[in-house]
Amino acid sequence: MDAVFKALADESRRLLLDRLRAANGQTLNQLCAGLPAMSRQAVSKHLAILEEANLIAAIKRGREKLHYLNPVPIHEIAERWIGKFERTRLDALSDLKKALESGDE
Amino acid sequence: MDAVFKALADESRRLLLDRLRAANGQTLNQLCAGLPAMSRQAVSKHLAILEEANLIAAIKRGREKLHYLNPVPIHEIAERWIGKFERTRLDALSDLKKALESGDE
DNA sequence: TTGACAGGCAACCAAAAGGTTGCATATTGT
DNA sequence: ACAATATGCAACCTTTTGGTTGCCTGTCAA
Repeated sequence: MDAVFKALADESRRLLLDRLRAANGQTLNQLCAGLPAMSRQAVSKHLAILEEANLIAAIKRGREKLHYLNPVPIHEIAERWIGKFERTRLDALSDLKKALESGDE
Repeated sequence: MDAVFKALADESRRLLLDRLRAANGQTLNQLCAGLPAMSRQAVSKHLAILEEANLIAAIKRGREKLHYLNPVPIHEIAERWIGKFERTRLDALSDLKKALESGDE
């Protein structure tokens, strides 16, 4: 799961996921078009990291490689990790409020 | 929002959030006890990053500093970003399946 | 078959991240 | 007042990260 968090930490990679969400199954060159300020090799590296984190799956098709979004790890993060913090949301805020108040004595 | 993702990318920082979720309002030294393999200064830096990302709020109380969890940014990530990918979950998987199948011709 | 196109690999580089050590500052209890 | 406690600050170091360039390999189409 650490790999997923690390992969999501980079803006360019989140952008790539966004673009795949908008149009799934794109090739490396197609994805490069969306990040003009970056070389093909840089994008390729980002895709490798996303693939490593299992956030995308790529299949080779002739000379090109199609990239598909895999939303499952994101779902798992939402379930296993963010869910915990959602549940404690009101508690945490009320704790903080209480602490701030008692600090004013 | 980038700061939140970056802050969440580190295992130690996620652990700190976990520990604050278990017991809110801890001091720096208390939190250090949970990460024995790290110096106080390292923990302090992590807390600063979490604070910068607005994931925790700290209030000084005499000579000690109490750290409180702020789950709001995590909630926002879940809402604004993960939600998008949840919605596209089945689509993405079926796209992938279709692509894999047509690759088998 | 040969040139153009899609992508992979490796070396290299600069900047950022994570961590440490040493010292300074502020607060508290005796 | 003073020693102990709680934290802050700054310099420094090492590893990781994000990026580049140059070249190589595989595939398609004329």
